[in-house]
Amino acid sequence: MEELLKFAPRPTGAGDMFQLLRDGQPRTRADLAAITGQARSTIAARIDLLMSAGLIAPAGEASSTGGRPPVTFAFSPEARIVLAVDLGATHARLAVTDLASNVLAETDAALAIADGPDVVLSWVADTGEKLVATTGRSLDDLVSVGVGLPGPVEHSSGRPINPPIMPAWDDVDVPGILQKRFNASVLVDNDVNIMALGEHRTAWPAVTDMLFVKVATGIGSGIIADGELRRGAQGAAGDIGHVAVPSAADVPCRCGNVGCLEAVASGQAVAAALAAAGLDASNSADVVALVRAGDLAASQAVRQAGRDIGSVLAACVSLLNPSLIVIGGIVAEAGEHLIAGIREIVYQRSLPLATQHLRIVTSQARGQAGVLGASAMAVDHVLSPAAIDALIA
Amino acid sequence: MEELLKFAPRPTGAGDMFQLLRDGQPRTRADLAAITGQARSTIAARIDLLMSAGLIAPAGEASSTGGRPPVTFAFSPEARIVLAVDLGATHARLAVTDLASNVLAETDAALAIADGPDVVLSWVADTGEKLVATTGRSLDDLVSVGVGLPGPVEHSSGRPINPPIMPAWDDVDVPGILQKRFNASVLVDNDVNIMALGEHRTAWPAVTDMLFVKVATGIGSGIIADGELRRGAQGAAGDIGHVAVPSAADVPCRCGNVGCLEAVASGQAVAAALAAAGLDASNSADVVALVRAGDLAASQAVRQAGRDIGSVLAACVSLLNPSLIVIGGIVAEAGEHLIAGIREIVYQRSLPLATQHLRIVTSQARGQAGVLGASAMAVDHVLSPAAIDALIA
DNA sequence: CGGCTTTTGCTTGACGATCGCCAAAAGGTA
DNA sequence: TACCTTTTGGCGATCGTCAAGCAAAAGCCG
Repeated sequence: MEELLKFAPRPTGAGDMFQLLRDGQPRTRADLAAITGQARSTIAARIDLLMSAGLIAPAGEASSTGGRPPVTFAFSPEARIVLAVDLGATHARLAVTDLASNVLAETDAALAIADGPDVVLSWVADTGEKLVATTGRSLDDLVSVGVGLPGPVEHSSGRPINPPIMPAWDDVDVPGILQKRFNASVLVDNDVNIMALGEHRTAWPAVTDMLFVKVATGIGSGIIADGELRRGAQGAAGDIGHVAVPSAADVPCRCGNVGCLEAVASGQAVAAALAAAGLDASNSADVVALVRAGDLAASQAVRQAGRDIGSVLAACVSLLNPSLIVIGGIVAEAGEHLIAGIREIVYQRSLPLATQHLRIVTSQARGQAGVLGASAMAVDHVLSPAAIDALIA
Repeated sequence: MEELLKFAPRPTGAGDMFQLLRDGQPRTRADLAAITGQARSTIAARIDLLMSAGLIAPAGEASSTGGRPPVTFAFSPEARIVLAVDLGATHARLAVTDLASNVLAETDAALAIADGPDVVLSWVADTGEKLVATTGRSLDDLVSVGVGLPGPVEHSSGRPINPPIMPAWDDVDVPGILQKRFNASVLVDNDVNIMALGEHRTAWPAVTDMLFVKVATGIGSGIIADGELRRGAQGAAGDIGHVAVPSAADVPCRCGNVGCLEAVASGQAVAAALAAAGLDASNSADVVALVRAGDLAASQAVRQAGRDIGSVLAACVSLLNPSLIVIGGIVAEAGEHLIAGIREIVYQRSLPLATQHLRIVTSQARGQAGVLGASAMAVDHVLSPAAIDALIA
């Protein structure tokens, strides 16, 4: 046995070669031939094919090494567009992006998910169509739609399953409904998963194992393991809001159980605690406003919420061994108090091996994480090797 | 857009076709042509290739539907052999298996891992060679070696990283050492990961998301998500032994922290508690013996350990949403007490969506889980599509 | 027992993809 | 300006795959 871990290069089609260019970096034909091990002429044929589909374009000449300067080619993200939809309990955010998830147009609106799928989805379709029009692009350029919903979703079918805050959506064929309006593939997932994906793709593409934690009205997380979003057996992975924490002891939770993390550390719970102390707070935004205004009690409450979340995340770190935890959601916007509380407990409670390379940071995508993730999910589907091969065939 | 989620079939080489036969089920040429979408002549050529390599063999005739009965072909697991090595703190188990992880020969020995890599690995190589000889097979048939070690391992390099109970092994090039003795690829991983793999492949191949929990001297787990073993950023995933549990409060743990699960629920901890109560127990095996002898205090202690473990697993269930939890390790052999305690807390503490399809069972592979997993890891490497293509080229 | 059905093994020609080679192009360098 | 280096595009050759066809094999059915 000569080569133990190296095998002959596998056959790679045009779609596979295209994956190499997904990072946006310009490459010469010679580069690609060297990477794939295929002949220059084969690469040239692939390049022609992808160019005629508009997916790649010449990107100037590379520095010459003495001879004729090589032409480089790079991914053309503007070739097509996708519609990204981030639906929350009471808000909606839509964006039209190119294939690199660059936002071309964006809109925000108050929208009650509880109004049901018919009302909400036709509003989404109408608004999406208008939004595409504002970019000056045709609907024919729209190749995919990504949707995030505030509840558990079976990703393979795009159907919500027993969603607590949107019961009317149970088992609704969301992709089917939207495909009647858009001539495009429709992908649906849980909103926190979408945010994890958005944060991962836009801010930390090189990290293979990370956890995204959303702290807002509720608490949830999305898991990236081995570079991919992991959804669990029923798409319910990451649901850490109802893990028991010691400090919640007998506090009742809206889920019917007692002692849940959400019952003491969610934006809602913190607001309720502050209101009970006589402060004017009824939701997460109020808590953030109080902290920003310098209210000491609010800051302390947020920091304590961070500690409670940290006690759960310490267990998550031991279990998943991520190299990064990203904290998002509106409560994370209240300065460093939340993350300070989280760090305090996580670094205290986890084993050195797991924490020595662990970073805990706040979201870089912030409010855009949702739509960026929805966009990334849609783009991934459309730019998969098999999809590319089918497209240029 | 006609087909939204279906794309043209991707090119599939002989290695890919072989994957279809990995399950051991016999298939006709016509079956394979229908599945891959390739021409019968192409399939016939692939079959010839794989047959001449000995990887598949005719498996009798299928039932005729009126005409000539088709010949079926099936994977020939006996084509090659692998060596599976499961090293614990004080014991070693070696097995020679075929490519379906059927055990052809097996041996067990007391061996202190603390003796260091030189002593241990040369013993492993010597014993492995002898074990191969007892099967009547040649060392030339040995294509891969799988090794499980009791500590964190960087799987890609096969090097242990800061292993607490085997400090002399830190950053040792285990594959390099064993490759000097065997002309075969060497794969190394953590022992609990190996057990998870063994249990998954032999007992639950269709389950995509499961958690394997080993309860012995220590407590650890291995994660299967989306059908694959997940190791985390540094190969330390699944290390749940040092997650905090309320009932451990101020109990000191060998890791230097207080309140760890292992400090109250490991076999060692239970034995210590029973010893303090005047019973004759100094390790996990003693605890199991006491329970089997009908000792009430021991049974209650094991059940309480189950509850403590359950409180951690409830969090794991929320985070990973597995459809199966398998309990292994020697303490799991003490009847149903451990698993009863685990079930009690997990079903009480987790959300209905996560538990409605969740099963919690004891290991079917039992003591063999380790070597079966080591075998599976080695086999997987050798039978990957790329490896097959290289083999028959 | 003979005809029918179905699968198999083999061959053939066609087609497409890929490869290696070579001449032309385009810039740097002496 | 002439030479050199390197890239590029085009060409025929080769290999793998496919579709089709055909005789033989082998069990089923009447």
